[in-house]
Amino acid sequence: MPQDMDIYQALLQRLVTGVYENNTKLRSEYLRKDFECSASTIREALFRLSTVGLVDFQEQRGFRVPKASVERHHELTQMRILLENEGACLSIRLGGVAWEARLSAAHHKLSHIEMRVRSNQEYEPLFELLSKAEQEFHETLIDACGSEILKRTHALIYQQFRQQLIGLEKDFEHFPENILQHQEILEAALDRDEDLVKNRIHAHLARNLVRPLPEKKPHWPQATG
Amino acid sequence: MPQDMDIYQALLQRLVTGVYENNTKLRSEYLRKDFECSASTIREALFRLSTVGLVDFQEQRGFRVPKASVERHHELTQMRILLENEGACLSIRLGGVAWEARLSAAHHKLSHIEMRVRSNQEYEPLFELLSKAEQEFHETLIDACGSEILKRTHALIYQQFRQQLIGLEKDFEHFPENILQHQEILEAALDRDEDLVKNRIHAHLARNLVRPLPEKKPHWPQATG
DNA sequence: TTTTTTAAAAAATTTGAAATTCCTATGTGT
DNA sequence: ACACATAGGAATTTCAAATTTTTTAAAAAA
Repeated sequence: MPQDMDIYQALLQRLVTGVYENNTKLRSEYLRKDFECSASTIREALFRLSTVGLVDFQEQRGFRVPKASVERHHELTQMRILLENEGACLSIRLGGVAWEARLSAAHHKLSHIEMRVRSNQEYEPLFELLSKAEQEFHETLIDACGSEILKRTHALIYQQFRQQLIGLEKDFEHFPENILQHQEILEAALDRDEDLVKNRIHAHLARNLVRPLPEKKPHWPQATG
Repeated sequence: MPQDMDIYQALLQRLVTGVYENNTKLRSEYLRKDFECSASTIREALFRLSTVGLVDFQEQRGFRVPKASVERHHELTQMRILLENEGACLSIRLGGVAWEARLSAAHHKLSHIEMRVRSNQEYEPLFELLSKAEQEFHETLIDACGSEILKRTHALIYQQFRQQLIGLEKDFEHFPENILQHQEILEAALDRDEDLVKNRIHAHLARNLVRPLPEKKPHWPQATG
């Protein structure tokens, strides 16, 4: 049986949930014992993960967990804003009622879990569930954009973003803020107000930016000669 | 010696220059003879290429040249516009004189080759050179954007775009147009006019769009109740 | 004729060990 | 003490054979 996909999935899970320390070297020799297979199989799984940006590979010096840094986190956030803004606006233009329904449903699921987390103190056991629901909401937001490549690119960036987040901190405190912001994004999208959606996506992600994005400056024509 | 990188580069070259037919199956067994190495080595190189989107991989059914389609080409173009617009505007805001100089230089090199191609009839022998120069110009345009991830993502998309182009047609006829458009993009960038740069990047790439990008519609507040 | 089963061939994947390369600790000479 | 060389060990990469899966083709059943 091709347990390769299992190994791939298992490793992915570990990487995204922070099982391995930031910047850890991932040696096939060690991992082969955990998964009871040959080093080459691990090697291949790691190669695939480097495809998705979840593992760094360097010729002749193996695989590593990508090092988390505020700088990298900043760039991933900037990229998320760009892609989600574009994807959401295109979805508003192209997506019909079906998309609105999917988005509504995704938010409803997310909201339900958020409420459970807020009422109980049980953050940890629900963490995986919450993560998955939030990801689904953001992916549904851009789902009707009409571009597989845009969606695929976003999925890549999102996954790396999530990995980084765990490498840095777990972002508990802004949790109540998030609930409101998801709500607001949904409303703006259903209202088909593109500018408002953009502003709210930006506001939602802005706390991850270490330095403000440079503002657009107006253009004055230069006097010539 | 680790000839893996050589094989990777050689395969990449073949893929980007259209040596392999569109949608060809890439069998390690055949390729191993060309490169005189084992199937696993080829397999690994193909895996890396799938990382960059130059090869499609499917579990248990091997590797293929991605099938070219106008639809895919459209999406890649849309993505290029998004990334180059953003990258160019950020470069205008963040890049200093040094960036302007680099952009100027890149355009000068490109322009020089374009002139040679225009005067002589020798398109074919200069084709590689021209391709490389054009890529360098577009990459320099976003070079000062301050985001490695944006640049890396653009490089990926650009490479796939180029591969597609060969799978479809060679785009001879619009060549004179291109010369002017490169010139105009340079001028707008040096003039630091962000909106104009965006318009001209869009105009430059628009012919690759099979259907027009949906226009932004203004938002009217809904009457409630 | 059309569909289903089954068997053989082809292709993809996994494996463990050999070959190669990199890293580090130790030794040499200045 | 410092720079440089080198041997030994650890890690990575390559390989051909073994295993598993998919594809193809032919035969049987409907």
